[in-house]
Amino acid sequence: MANESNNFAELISHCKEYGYIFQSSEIYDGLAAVYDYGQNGAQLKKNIRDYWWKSMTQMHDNIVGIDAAIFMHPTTWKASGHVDNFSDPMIDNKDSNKRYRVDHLIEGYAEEQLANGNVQLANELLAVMESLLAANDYTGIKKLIEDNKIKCTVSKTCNWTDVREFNLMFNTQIGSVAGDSDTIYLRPETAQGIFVNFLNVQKTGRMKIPFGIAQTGKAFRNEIVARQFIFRMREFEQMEMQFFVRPGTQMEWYNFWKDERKKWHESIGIPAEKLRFHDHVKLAHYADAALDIEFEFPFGWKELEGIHSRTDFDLKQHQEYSKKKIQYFDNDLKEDGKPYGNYTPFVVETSVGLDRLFLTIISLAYADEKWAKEDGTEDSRVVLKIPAMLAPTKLAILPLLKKDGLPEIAKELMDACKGSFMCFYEEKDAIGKRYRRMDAVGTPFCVTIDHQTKEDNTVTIRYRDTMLQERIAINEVKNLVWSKIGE
RNA sequence: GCGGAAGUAGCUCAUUUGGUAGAGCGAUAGCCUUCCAAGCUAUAGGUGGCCAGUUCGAGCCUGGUCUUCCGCUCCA
Repeated sequence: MANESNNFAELISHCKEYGYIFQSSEIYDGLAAVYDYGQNGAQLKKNIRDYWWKSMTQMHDNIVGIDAAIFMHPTTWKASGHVDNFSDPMIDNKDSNKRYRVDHLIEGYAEEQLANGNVQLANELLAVMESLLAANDYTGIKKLIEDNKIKCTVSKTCNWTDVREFNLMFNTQIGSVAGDSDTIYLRPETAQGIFVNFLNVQKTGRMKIPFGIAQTGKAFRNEIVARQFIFRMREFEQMEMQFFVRPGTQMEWYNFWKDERKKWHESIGIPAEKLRFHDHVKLAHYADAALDIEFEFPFGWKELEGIHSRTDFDLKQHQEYSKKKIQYFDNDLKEDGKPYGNYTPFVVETSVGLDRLFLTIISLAYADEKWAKEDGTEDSRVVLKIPAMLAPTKLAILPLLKKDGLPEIAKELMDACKGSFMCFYEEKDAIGKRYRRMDAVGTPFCVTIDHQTKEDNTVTIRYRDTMLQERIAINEVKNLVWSKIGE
């Protein structure tokens, strides 16, 4: 099979044509950076999620799963730092169109003044800025920038837009009375739902450190620019696990999960050469180490999963804001024979984007294949080589003709299999055409019932990836498919 | 958010200086078919992304708007 091409635009239209991904609210011209999963996409996404969930919870006896609500108490986001760090006043230079966070712009100018020896001016400037920011006085901030003739580094001009706030968290109202206290956010990350439940899970599950809490669910970010299909969406799904460890051992676990997660990605068929680690140089406010597992997407190397050593920042913050003691008593003995005692656990986080993983799998699976037939003419197909384990539909059951009793036999097989895995029945069109359709939606196995089936109870099973077929007993079909999708 | 390009049937496109839209494929129904798409017949599908303006008349000209793609920017 030569001449495989991988055009991203073709992949996107293929996703739509075969019921994987649709633009949200398409009949109303769509909603930017929001997508719906179609009949096949929803199943593929569920299969990926289920496999992750099983590998995390069922396969690790010290990891349990929860499902926290999207709405959380507003103080959660003060404690986590999202209210302060996730909503920044910004200003644009009209000449260069470059956008700045106003605090960065003014701080940069103040540093220049410091370097020039204007210590007093710099300090005053910062003091005024902070009081204006605290008061949300954006008009005053703009005046401050203009009065000091702070220039854009690109255009060297002072031609600024108004200061605007870009809050990356969506908010809404809870309850029927409007007011500040009723503002509630859609969670910008799922992690906090785990942290606030740390004690609940640890105590009710009698969990002993080290242990993990896993969760999958939607998160929401009001991205200024959201692009590249489902790579960066405003509403997206995370699959993450927070692993609680004894202070001082976090780097050991960080390295453990780094390797463990890379192996997991390889276990779903992502080639090792398409994966790499990218260490963060500039760390977030909560982290003492962080890296991305990157995948080589059709548009370049991009983050697929983040591994973060979050220290005890989150639990400590929630302890402070909630005024509830969040600690763990460790009965294991130190070298001196005494228990480790009370402490705030450190956290190592693994957080993977389900939608990104979906995009990874489908972009790897997509192939436009061409080859020469025996008579010299060219033949071709578009195929989604989704791993059988994850494919939305596992088996297509196809009577060769829709007469002579073949559909009846096919439907019997359908009834025998559909309780075990997703099956698809089709009697329309020539058999070759049906095979092509199954290739295009990524169904790994097709079984065809023909006249010989009536003689000896055998059927043809045809494999998507190789297009090879073999004859097997009809009563072996279910077990054969079952054995192939559990790998 | 800025700049550039694009939007006509489910898909790919045509309609060449403005005169009330066509094809191929696909879909559906029926027929025919002994295993790798493109046999036969019939049918359905479009207020030309949306809104306004110019004009006797707009898919075509103008403005706005929405969406998508590319480049910047952004992404604690």
